[in-house]
Amino acid sequence: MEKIILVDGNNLLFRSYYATAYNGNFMKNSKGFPTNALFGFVNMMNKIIEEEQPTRILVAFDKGKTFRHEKYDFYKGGRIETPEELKQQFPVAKELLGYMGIQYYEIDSYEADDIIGTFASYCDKDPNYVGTIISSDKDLLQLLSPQVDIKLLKQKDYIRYNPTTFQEAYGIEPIRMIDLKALMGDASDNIPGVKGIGEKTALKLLVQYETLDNLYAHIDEIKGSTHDKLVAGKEDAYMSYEIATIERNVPLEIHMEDILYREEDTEKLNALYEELEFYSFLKKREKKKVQEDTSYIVVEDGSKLDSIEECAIYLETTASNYHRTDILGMGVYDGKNAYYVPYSILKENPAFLSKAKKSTYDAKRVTVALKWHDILIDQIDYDTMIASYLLEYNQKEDIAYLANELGYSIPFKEELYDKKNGYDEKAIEQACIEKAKFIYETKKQLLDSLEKEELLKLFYEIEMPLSNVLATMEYNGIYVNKKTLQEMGEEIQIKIDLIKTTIYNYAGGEFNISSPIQLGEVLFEKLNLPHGKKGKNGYSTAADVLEKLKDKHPIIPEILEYRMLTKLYTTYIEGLIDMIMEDSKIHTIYTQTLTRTGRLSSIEPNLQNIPIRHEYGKLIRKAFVPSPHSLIVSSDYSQIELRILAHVAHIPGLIEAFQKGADIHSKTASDIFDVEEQEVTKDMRRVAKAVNFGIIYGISSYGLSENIGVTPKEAQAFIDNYMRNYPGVQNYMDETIQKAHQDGYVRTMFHRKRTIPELENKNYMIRQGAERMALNTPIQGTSADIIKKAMVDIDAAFQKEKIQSKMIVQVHDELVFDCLESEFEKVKEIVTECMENVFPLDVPLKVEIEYGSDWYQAK
DNA sequence: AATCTCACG
DNA sequence: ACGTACGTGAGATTA
Repeated sequence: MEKIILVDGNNLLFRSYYATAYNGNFMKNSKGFPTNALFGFVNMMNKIIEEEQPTRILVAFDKGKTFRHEKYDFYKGGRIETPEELKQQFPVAKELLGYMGIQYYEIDSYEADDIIGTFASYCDKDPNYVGTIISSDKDLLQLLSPQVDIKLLKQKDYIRYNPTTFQEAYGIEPIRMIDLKALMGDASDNIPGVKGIGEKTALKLLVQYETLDNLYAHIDEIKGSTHDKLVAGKEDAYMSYEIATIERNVPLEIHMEDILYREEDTEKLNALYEELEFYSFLKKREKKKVQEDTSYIVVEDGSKLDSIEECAIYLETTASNYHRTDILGMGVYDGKNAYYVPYSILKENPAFLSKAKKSTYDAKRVTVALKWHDILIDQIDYDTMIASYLLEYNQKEDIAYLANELGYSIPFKEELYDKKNGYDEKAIEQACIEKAKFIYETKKQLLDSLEKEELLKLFYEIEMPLSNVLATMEYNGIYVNKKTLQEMGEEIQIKIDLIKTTIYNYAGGEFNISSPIQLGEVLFEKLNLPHGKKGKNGYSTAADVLEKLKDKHPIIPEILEYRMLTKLYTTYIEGLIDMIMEDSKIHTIYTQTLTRTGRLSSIEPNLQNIPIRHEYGKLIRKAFVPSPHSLIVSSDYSQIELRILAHVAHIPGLIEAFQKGADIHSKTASDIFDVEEQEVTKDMRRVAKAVNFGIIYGISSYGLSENIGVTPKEAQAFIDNYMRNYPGVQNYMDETIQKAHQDGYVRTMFHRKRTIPELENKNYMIRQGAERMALNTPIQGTSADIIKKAMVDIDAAFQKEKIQSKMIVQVHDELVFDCLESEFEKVKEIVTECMENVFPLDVPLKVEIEYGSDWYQAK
């Protein structure tokens, strides 16, 4: 049996295009030709060939009736043309296929679907062939047969359906996909269906009546509104049936023998990849270099470089965690000459390049890595990684991604450090030089872009100095008492063992409690507990689901307890102990260029999610201790995000409440429940708090209802009440969303920009999600900007006042200090002053300070 | 490598 | 009719 692959070419190109397109701001080559759809397309084709190893393959395209693919052109109810930038990429895709040795085909006034349908029916008729269809279009599911299966593409990966798995998932035969579409319609495919009938109802009807015809034959058996809708929509249903049916007998000029997967033309393919600037595809073919190597001098005397005034540097290290890395050497480029400085030379010259203004990629990494080797470096005033982060370029840990995107041919890490061949020192040196040169040569371009985007101030006054502050924090680290953790670990172990036996008893046998699949079987099949939502990969056993079953069976609370304890043990006892270094400290790494909102994140280990909400887990914090004669001091912003909302949306009621120093959740409770503040109960406050969070997250009644355990209708009433009490909030939200749609991005008060391509997504749900991002980002992001600036200010004030105490941890709205007892009052004063007055708002910023002999006491 | 679950703001 | 809260990181299991 021979396998043939049938690819829906239009589908692939469209989805690649929309996955990466936003407002004209998408991938192009340096000549300005759009390449984003092609990039995804080539990626996908390579993947298909690798995974399927086909001997025959066909890519089908639409021709003529192109506008039956309105599914992709549907926007806000009106049709728009296929974007010009996408149209341009179609001929190139076909050219690429030609060089790849893949046959493509299109035929006048037929769609790709119909060509695929016809080939699928060839497979059905000839036992020598089996077919696999590749598309994200569910319509094609109707073609499933014993000889034909589908890889249905999802955002990330795919689901493979054959007739059996389809039947299991949908409860109907594949061919009934047509009947299903006829009933439920498909807004994105311009199939009307029957008004008022959705997927659920349609499936229920088809499970019972099998076909559309049979359904209408028994129409009298159906009662209620469904009956009326079906009667009213009969014509639509049959019309939809027509549209949804894929043809299988298209008169084709090509046949099985024409679609053999042939050898690629590597020459031509490479030439086209170069033209498109798809260097990552090129490199796999190990072809000629596209860029000449820069010649450089290996430095033997570090003082030779003393006269350099401005340069770019790149530090080559071996380990991914720079607190524990060896250093190979440094590439230096000053605009004319390039130098490679081996580690030994760096080591001998403590004042190396001290007079030069330096640019680099990931200054924090460079600074900290060198500091561990007692080499000091300062005056790094430009960081390509941060610039590209603010500009939202595709940037990763490896500089090569950015460089290749900007047209520089720089080898990727995997190529330099080959697992099989070890590594080639000369190649690494050379790459190091090219990286320094890349940093130097693109500096002006990136600074210009920052200026155009009004991001220069954020770059120079907040992010660049912060990078240095973070470097010190990471290097300083925080003391963690291993013994405290070990003792707690032993206690937890004992508890876990006990609970395990209890659970096995209730379950009537041993199983892996940590496996959601096995747990699901025990709970929902063996013990027959009412299973909640989800169907795809078995039942959900998440905490909120189990919480609802708490009273149904005594095993449930035990499982919740087991989960909590194993989480503590694996993540916080074992995990943290592993991260304690020889100096008895934990040195985290703050990723400054990752989040879409401007927050930091913390890795290896994550110090921003140490337990606090549950009393038992909070005990972990007892292991976090200060230096001798010192205290742990924690300062955190009180309700900073709500204050920012009050400010940016100009909400008088909220501003006033904050000015008065009111308990904001109680205040909200008294407003939405319309009672005096003294009469606010705990429960009312809890609900109000959830509403306040909801407002910040971009509220939906369903989300709120899930959170506080009421019906969506009741939740909506709370929201309505809130909006009535704080006129201006609704207006602010509407305006924010409207502007976001218009611009394609949102900004924080400090101009930090977040582009949200999903605002234009054809999928309603994704669009809704995008609007919530648009609402949340200015608030969360401004909060991030503010604490970042406060950190820079505190660092400066500490230096000015010669404070020895150290800032050691940041947790989004909280700063933690290792504070000398003798400096406590002074530190408290400086920190409060810097944080509260970092930037004037219409509401006061309030800081709460706590302290103690460990992080537990200080919270 | 992806998925589920759960820790934090 | 749809199926949701915003932003993260890590560990265990499973594919």
